[in-house]
Amino acid sequence: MTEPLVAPPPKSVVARALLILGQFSVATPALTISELSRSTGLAVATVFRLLGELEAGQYVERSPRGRYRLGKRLWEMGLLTPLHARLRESALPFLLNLQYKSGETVQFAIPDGAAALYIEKLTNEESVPQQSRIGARIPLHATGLGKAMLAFSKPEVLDEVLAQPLKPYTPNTLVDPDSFRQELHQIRDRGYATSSEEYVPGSMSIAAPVMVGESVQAAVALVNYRLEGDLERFSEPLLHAAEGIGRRLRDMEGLDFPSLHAPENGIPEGNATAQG
Amino acid sequence: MTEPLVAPPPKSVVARALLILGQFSVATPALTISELSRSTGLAVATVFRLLGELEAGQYVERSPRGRYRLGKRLWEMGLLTPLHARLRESALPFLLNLQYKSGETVQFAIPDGAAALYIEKLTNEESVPQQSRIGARIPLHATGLGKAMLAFSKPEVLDEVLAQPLKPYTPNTLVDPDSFRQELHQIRDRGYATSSEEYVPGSMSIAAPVMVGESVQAAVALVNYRLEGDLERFSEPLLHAAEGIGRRLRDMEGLDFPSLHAPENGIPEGNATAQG
DNA sequence: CCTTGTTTTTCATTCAGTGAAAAGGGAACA
DNA sequence: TGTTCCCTTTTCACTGAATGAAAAACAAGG
Repeated sequence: MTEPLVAPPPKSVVARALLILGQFSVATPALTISELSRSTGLAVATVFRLLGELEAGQYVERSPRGRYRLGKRLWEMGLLTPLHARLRESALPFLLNLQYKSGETVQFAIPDGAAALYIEKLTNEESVPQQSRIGARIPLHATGLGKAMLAFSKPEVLDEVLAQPLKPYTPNTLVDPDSFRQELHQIRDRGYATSSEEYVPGSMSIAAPVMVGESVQAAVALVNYRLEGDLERFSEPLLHAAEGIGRRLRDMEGLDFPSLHAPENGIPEGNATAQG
Repeated sequence: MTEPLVAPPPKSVVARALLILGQFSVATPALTISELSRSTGLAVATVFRLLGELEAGQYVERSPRGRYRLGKRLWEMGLLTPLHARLRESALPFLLNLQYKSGETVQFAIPDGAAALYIEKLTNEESVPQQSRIGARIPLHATGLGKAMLAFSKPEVLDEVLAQPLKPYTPNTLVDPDSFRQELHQIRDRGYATSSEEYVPGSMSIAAPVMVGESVQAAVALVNYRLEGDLERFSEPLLHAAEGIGRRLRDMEGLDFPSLHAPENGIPEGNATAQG
């Protein structure tokens, strides 16, 4: 039996178009028609036609060299996403303030299944480890951010993380479930987590959870890539920022979307029709 | 003759799916099936099915209340866009540094036809005029950012702007073509633009173009919303930031995408296949 | 010049997509 | 509690939008 080289392409046109978009990645942000045809298993003519439609809508664009890249439209749509409109926009002033006070790199992430998803990273260093790229997912057990979230998560999440052995990234990574649980206990007591070279050698961090009621919505971290200074001296402003972000998120809980310029009256909800 | 209430829906499935996605906007970031059906002119069953496919790919998600919103996937894709991966990522360290030095709000925009498109805005003020929302487009003649870009643009762009009367937004907006040209001349001499209450009452700015060779790629601005202090005292760091960003952009010109962690060798191009 | 790899166009075939209609919620109100 | 209204979800017979093979048109090397 000869296995096909790639999975058989989906039959639905929409799924095919999305499959094409899905081929673009950090590693391959610019692709040609024939590359796309090969990697999706779709006929070149099909890829050609679908790309034409996507291009008409600015979902893809052509680079100077004729390769296709994701287009402006997708960037604009990303801004309408709750991840941006709700989380990042609420958090940014606090993150900037924190960056300003500490001078350190500031990171902001949310829990996403058994991983942390980076939403924002503010650094004034021009070169910075690529691990913490915005949009990247990192394990919960090996960073300050992850531990801060995990410590305040529902037990199920911890169970899920501990269901598999804790993967060591550096000699400092916590791999023993018992001492890991103990660590989380300490974090709950102090209200913030710290880590030193547990994920990337040479970098250390301090992180605090962003809570809305009982649930962890996100976490904020300060990171230093040179093991310089004592990050714990910033614990107070860090907790303050996390607190402030939590408050803003709480204020717009239940709303389907952030009230755009907060008319200060009741709920601007009910019947937001598309055409007024 | 009874005109249809909405334009007849496109026949292509892909165009229909994109039409659905296109309904989401800043004003209406969360919609129901029936709202979408009405605003697109598509049958509810069609919208239902297409949303199902989009949801499977995380292009849309359901809010707690059952409305549809744009999904995580779109946010992630926005990050792969040249606007983010190339422009914002290059600029951010410089912008942050500038914010840090000045304490003022920092804006970053690119020319987009006869308008400026905001790419990034760094402010530590929690409430800020909604005009300068990231993703917003603003006219070129009424802001520091716009004038900085226009002053160094090709003459065609200026012609396009002057083809229509300069729309006044405040009493300070420049509306006379001749004095406007003169202003641009001054900006070229000084290397930066200033504006005071030309677009939004109560706010003033200073802005510098980001050049790559002869062409304006973007502009950086400092904005103050309270007419406090003298922004021109920051002209030196502002120009420095614009310069630095330009240098980085120049370094990756021609590349279809930013080299991810700059292997410092030649062009990492040629055959970036999707599957290694 | 020919070779090898692309992108684009064409067109007869067919199956994925369609939408009307009906069924299945669920919230508001009397 | 029953009634009304509007929403979502499912169904299904029909049909034209989508398909992909093949050929044409282009581009880059050698």
